Amino acid sequence: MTPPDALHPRKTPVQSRSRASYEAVLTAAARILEGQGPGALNTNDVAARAGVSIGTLYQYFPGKEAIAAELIRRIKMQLLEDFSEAIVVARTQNLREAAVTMVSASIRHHARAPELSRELEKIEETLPLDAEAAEVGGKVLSALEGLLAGFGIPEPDIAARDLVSLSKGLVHAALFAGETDLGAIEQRLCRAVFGYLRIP
Amino acid sequence: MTPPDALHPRKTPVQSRSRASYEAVLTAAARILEGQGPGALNTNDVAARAGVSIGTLYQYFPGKEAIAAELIRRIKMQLLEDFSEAIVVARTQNLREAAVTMVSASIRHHARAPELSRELEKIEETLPLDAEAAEVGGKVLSALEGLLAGFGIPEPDIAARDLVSLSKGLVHAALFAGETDLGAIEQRLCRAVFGYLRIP
DNA sequence: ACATAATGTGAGCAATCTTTCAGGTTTCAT
DNA sequence: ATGAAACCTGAAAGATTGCTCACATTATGT
Repeated sequence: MTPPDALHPRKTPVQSRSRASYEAVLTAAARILEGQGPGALNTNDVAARAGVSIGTLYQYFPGKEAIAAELIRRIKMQLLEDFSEAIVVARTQNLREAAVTMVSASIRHHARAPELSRELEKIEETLPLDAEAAEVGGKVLSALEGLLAGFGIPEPDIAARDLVSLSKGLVHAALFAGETDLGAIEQRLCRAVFGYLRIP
Repeated sequence: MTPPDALHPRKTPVQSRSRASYEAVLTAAARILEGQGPGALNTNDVAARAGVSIGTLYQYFPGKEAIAAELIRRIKMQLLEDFSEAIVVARTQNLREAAVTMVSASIRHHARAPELSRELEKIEETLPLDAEAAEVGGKVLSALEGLLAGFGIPEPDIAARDLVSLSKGLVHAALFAGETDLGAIEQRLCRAVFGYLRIP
C-alpha cells in the first residue's frame, strides 16, 4: 500500500545551497503546523512559504507526510537527549529529588515548542512511524521505567506511561492557557507526581 | 471570512425519515473520525457511509465542519450532564470522597467514546466554536472550580484546569494503550489527584 | 575552461473534494 | 384526493491539492 520510504527524505542535500532549501521547507512546514494545524499542511503552501519552487520540494521529500515525519524524528531526538541527560542526573539522587529533576526536564522540553510538538503528536497517531520513531519514543519510556524500577516503584512500565501522559496533559494545557511561569507549573506538577509515587 | 453559521446545521429535520438521514450522517462522520482521524473526513465519504446522497447531506449541513461542530456540541452536553451530576454528589462529601467521585465520573465519561472524543478535541482547536461550545466547556470548569473553592483550595481556577487536563492525559493514554480495567486507572489517577490537592 | 553533478523552476495534468441545482419522490394536512 | 411542503437524488461544475517532467541555472573537481 504505502511504501515505507514514503516517510523518508528522497535524498540528502550535499551542497550548502540545497541544505538551506531543505531546512527552509522543514521550518515552513513547522510554521504552518503551529499556526493552522495538520489539516492546513499542503505541499504548495509549504513550498511557497519556504521561498522554494514546488519542484525543489519534491526533489527532497516524496510528500507532505515525509516532511512531517522528519520533523517528528527531529523532535523525538531532542526529547531523547533532554531526557537521557536528566536521567543520568536523577540516578544519583533520591526518589524525591529525582522526581523533581525529571519533572523539570519535562517542562523545559515541552516549553521549547509547545504548539509544534502538540500538532506533531496529532500527526504521529495517523502515520505508521513504526521503525525508528516508535523506537525512540520507546527508549524514553523504558529509560524512565528503569529509573522508577531502581526506586522500587511497582509496575514501573505503567507508572512511566502514566507520569509522562499526565505531565503532558497538564503542561500543554497550562502553556495553551498562556502561562509563562514555568516554575509555578513545575510546583503544581510535582505535587501530582509526588502523590502518584506516594512521596510524602 | 467564515460566516458564523458555517458551523451550524442548515435546518432541522422535521419528519422521521429525514431525522434518520440526519442522524445517519452524524454517526457516519463519527465512525470515520474514530477510525481515520479528521484528515479523512470528507463529505462524499460521510454521505456514502450514511447511505444518503451527497445532496441530502448538504440539505442539512453547510459542510463537514458543521458536522464536526454538531458532534462536538453533543459530546460537550453529555460531559456537562455527567459532571453536573457528579458535582451535586460531591458537594455532600468531604474533600477526599469528593475527589474520588469526580475522578470516577471523569473516567466513566472518557471511557464512553475515547477515540471519538479525542479526535473531536483535535478538531475543536481548529474551529472557532467560541459562542456555545466554549461556554459549555467553561461551565464544566467553573462548576469544578466552585467545588474546589468550597473546600478552600487555593487558586481554584488553575487547580480545576490542572486536574481536568492531567486526568485527560492519563486516561486517554491508558485507554489508548489498551487498558480495560477502569478501576485500576481510577486508583492510579486518584493518587495523583490526592497529591495535587495535598490530601494525605 | 570544461565536463559533470547538483540544484532549481513552474506550467500543467490528474486526482480528489466541495458544492449547487434542476428535477424527482414521499409525507402531511385538509 | 390533492396541493403544498418536506425530502431525496446524483450529475456535473468549480476549487484545491498532489505531483511530474522537460528544461535552466549553479557548483565542483580537474
